[in-house]
Amino acid sequence: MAKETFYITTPIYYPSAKLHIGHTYCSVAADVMARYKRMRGYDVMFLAGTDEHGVNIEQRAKAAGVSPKDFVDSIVCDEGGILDLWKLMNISYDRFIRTTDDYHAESAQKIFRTLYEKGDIYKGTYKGLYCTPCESFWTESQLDDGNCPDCGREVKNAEEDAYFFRQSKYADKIMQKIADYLEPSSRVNEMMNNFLKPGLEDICVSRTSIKWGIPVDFDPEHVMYVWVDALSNYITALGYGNDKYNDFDKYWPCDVHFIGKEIVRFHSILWQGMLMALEVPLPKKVFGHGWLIFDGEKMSKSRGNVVDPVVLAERYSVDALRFFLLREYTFGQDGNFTNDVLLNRINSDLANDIGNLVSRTVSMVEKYFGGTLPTDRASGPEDSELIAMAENLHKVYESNMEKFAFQDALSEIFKVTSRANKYIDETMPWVLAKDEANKPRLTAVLYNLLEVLRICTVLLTPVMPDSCEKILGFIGAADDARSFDSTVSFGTLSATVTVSKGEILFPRLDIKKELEALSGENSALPCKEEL
RNA sequence: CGCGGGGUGGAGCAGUCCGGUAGCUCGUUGGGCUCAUAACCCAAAGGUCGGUGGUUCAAAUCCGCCCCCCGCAACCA
Repeated sequence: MAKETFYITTPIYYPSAKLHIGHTYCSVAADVMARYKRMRGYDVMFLAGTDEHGVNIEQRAKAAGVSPKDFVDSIVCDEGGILDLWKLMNISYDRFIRTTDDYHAESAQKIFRTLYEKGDIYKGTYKGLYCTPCESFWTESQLDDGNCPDCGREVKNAEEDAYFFRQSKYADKIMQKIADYLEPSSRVNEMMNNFLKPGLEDICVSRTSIKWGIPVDFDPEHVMYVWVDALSNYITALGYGNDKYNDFDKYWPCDVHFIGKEIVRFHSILWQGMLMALEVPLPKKVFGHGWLIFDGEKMSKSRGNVVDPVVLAERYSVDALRFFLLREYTFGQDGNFTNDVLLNRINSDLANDIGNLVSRTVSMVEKYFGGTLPTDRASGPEDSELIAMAENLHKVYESNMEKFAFQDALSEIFKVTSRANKYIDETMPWVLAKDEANKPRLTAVLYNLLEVLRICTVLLTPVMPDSCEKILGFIGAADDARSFDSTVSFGTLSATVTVSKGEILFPRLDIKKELEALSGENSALPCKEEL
């Protein structure tokens, strides 16, 4: 029987400049979900990509004196670019789509034409505020003091021919369905009250003032303007409308789109309308996560408070950063990022709690038994609570992971490691070790600790793949003791397990020193802008 | 009265739907232990739950008004 599939996507990011920790947050979350589902035996399709057209790129390329394609190539593919960032962050995407890929352009054109032929795209007039020198339209909210945000000069009313998508036609249907797919539910109210109930307006999907885009094939004066081009990536990447891939039927409908809250509107309304118009099934979930706020302010290039994930990953390890992002913040809500919070989280959970637990447990097995446990074990009254917690862990973990409640899933794991640390105090292995008669009891205590560590580590693997593999090596977990299924029951580890003390994976950080060092690194200060 | 989210011990959060001793993590203080990454374990201090008025035997939790913070406000990734 074919494996059950799981299709997950991140947004296709706009490569106008270096990505920051907010983008990393979303991609790490999606990666963790993808790894978790693979661990559960799913046939996973994890899609990432870049949205490479539009006026912004066009202008930056012009300013840099290169073609738009060369410009995006450098940001996506060059050393230190987006592909490198995902490699560094261990993002295990299965497919990476660029909207400049030929097959995507071909599909997008087909989709555009189909919608036009159906009457769901029609020609109209776009009216807006136009900056003549910059050749750009701006919305009122984008204006800087009433002037062009780019050059500061005056804008004036202007209009041009444009194609519009008739999303108004699908408003009723969307209103009926939005609560089924959009999460967190608080976003549903926002969409209903702001856009759906007041009445949806049709949306402009082409421009003649922009050249850098996919041409509308039946009207070459026009290029597609963002929406049809960008949103359709989620299906063109599976081969919808092209011959490059052909697993659309296999993976669609998508299990979940992970997106930031700023684009909830486009994914929960416009995208759904487009799919309805194409008579394609709707995604099962759209999850709008919160933002990482820096010291109470939105991270943005213009404010110069963008946090660079590369600095943090290189200094504290990729796994520590991945862990921190998911452990610290509630996925659906905004979270405040500061270096202080990062450092404290690494110390308390990774160094003091699980790292130290690994270290003291492995040391004791080596010190008291030369690294290999004997078979004779004697249980004791302290065991039952710890074992029960460990055996129950996979259930609470699973229920939280399925809800994308990463923070809670992780917090459950750390309740168990914390209980294990307490168990050491209760059983006092160093006292047991003084009397040969207590050897069976001492053996049981250490075995139980290794088992608890094994279960916790396996469940942590999607979040910290490299570190967990190392830990499982230290505690002597064989292949059959590393699967999700093996976390269901206690006692999978070999009775005569052999451990090996390895390096300290998460050294305790000197917070004061690190804060100083980070301020020197400017990790929380502007990333170098490309231009 | 545009819409949404938030305002809970020093910090970050849970609890608010379905009112009833205010909980967690970190930090602080005191104690314990020595296997361990000065880590671990125990205990304590610390909050009139943004303000105000109301409903109720009882409100962080329900209702009214007000204040503050963040985001969105439509053709902007």
